[in-house]
Amino acid sequence: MEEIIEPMTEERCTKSLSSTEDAIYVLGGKWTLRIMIAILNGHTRFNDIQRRVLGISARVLSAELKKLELNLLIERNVIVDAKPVIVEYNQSEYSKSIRPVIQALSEWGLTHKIKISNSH
Amino acid sequence: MEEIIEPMTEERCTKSLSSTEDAIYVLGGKWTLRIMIAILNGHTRFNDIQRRVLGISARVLSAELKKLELNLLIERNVIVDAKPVIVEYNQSEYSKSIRPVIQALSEWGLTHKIKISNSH
DNA sequence: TAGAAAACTAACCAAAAGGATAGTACTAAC
DNA sequence: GTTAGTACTATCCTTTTGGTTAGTTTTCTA
Repeated sequence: MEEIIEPMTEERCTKSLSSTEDAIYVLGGKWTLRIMIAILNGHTRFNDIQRRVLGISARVLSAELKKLELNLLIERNVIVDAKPVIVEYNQSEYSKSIRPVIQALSEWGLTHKIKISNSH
Repeated sequence: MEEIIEPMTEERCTKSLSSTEDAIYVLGGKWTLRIMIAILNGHTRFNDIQRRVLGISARVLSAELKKLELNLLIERNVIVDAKPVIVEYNQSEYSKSIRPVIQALSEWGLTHKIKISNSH
């Protein structure tokens, strides 16, 4: 089955390019997707996430969580009633939209690992 | 039509995560995909690419091209017969494999731009 | 013969990202 | 009352990344 690939004109490409850059800007950091995946896996609290994402410092985690919240990918909820206040970082409904991106990256990353190890 | 989403076990997730990291490591830089897209658009020579990718310095372009070559995404061909030697950076057959990744990033980036601008 | 263009590389510096360590405010358990 | 846990923030320092400028070699063009 042949896939129909539309020709990439300069114009279509420029649009696609800037969108790609935006996506890379938001998702492309060293920690961003690791944190996202931890949260998607149900690890919602600060120290819990920090324990999951090996090697990350509190300082960096704090900054990343703020960035993810600004990008509407997570929601910060404070449970005031809890005796020591509990802060939860939950996935947003919108965060489901990055699933295909994670999927595509993950699939390519896997084949690439194989490709590179075969080439040596 | 409901999509069937398989549950993400910790184990499946860990595998997926490391692949995702690999992909981000290779493709996630500030310039990498911009250069790739320039080459995919038929700009194959050093100065040509530099003119296309606005803002990049020769030093950074040189380093990125080496990285892309190591990752088998481009091929460096020297045409010795040309009077001043011509160096061409061509897309490899393998580079076609990143199309779905660019596609996914580009689509998400576009919807995200809209999402963010609507939220303000 | 004096530019100019191609394809780089080297040296240096600035900015951004990230790591290490410590500290704060609160509470709960021992 | 001391220790430990939660959820951070602040300070400092190192590493990485990227930008600037200039220089090299070769050859074509005016």
